[in-house]
Amino acid sequence: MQLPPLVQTFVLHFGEMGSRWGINRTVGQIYAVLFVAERPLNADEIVERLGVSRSNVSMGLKELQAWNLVRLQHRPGDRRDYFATPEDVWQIVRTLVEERKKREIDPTLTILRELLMQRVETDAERHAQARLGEMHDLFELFTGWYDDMRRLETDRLVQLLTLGTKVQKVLEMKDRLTRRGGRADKGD
Amino acid sequence: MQLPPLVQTFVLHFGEMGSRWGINRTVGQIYAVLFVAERPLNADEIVERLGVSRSNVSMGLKELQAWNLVRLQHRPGDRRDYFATPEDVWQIVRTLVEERKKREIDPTLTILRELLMQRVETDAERHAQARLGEMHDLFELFTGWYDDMRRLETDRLVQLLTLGTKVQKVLEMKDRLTRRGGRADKGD
DNA sequence: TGGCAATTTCAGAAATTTCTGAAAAGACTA
DNA sequence: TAGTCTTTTCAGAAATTTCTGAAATTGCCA
Repeated sequence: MQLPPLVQTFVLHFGEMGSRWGINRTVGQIYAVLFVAERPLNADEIVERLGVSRSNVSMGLKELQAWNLVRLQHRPGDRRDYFATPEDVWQIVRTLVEERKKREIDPTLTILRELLMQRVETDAERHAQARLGEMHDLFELFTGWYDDMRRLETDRLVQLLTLGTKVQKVLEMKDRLTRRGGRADKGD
Repeated sequence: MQLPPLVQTFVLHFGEMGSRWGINRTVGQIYAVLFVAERPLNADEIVERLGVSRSNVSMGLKELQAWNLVRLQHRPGDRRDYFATPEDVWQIVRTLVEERKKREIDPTLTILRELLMQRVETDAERHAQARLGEMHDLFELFTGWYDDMRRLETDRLVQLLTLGTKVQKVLEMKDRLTRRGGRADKGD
């Protein structure tokens, strides 16, 4: 592995982390290398840095592209493919959440909905269905919230996250104003 | 697999999903069976339902316990161990998020902090460090937000999630008040 | 068209993870 | 203490995933 120690530590850690998610170690490492790189890298440069086979890098990049996590770029007079992560880390977060939702939440919601439609016979099944209903409602609540949040511009999002629970206080304030003033009601 | 079709579909799906997370298929299936069960189950009952070996179930249950995702119970006059998931799905969510944070976010934050302390030489390293700094700040923002949220009672949490972007309108209102009135500033 | 550079594919090797049966360990009872 | 029921451990088997080198494909240029 041909990397400065600082970068190497990060790359190795990210590789391990990757394998706790669905992603395999090499894919995680490729991503890490691109994330900290000063400029887009081509496949051979990644091979050099990580010391894995060319074909492994090719497959890894393909997977990262399927996840929309890297961008393909070209240089004039150079026909190799260059890859980079988005500059904006918030864009990365958005993509990550979006893709995980698409792969994990959406299919589960589909199945849950199907199962909730089924007519069942036994007590055990009725109980199971009730439980699935609870899970379904939870998922719906989260996806509804997420659908709202994703629309926010980043600085609004940061504002909300920074406020944290203080939002609650703002809400209480609103409650008081609403209840007292009457006119403020329209703002809802 | 000895299960009603409805439950079987869910269990199989959950097993697949499990393997997209760090959890293996059997562990996911065990969890699914417990989640929809009417009462706590012992290991042999899980073996029956899933058709896997006793030792596999034993290991799976151990892992679920390490994740705090199942509860061990006993019945009077029966010395077998019985396992159940929490009744309250929100409790499950809380545990899941807490444990994933502990295993994935916290160690990453630790490493990032270490790397940001290091003095570096080259331009490449300086750039890498700047990128790691961006990632670090992002993680800090999220964990700070999470630390706030986890403290909320469930119904408050649901309230916030249900509001979604409408919170933004309240914020805008607050902004206007803050900017215009001056006095409302104190409410922050 | 042939030739070259780059990327992708893919069969099999290597590594890792998961699973099993058998044995060991624990824990309770008589 | 021996006997029984239960859970855990663990070495090796089975299954799956990851990785590689070689070959095939793609796309460009002359």
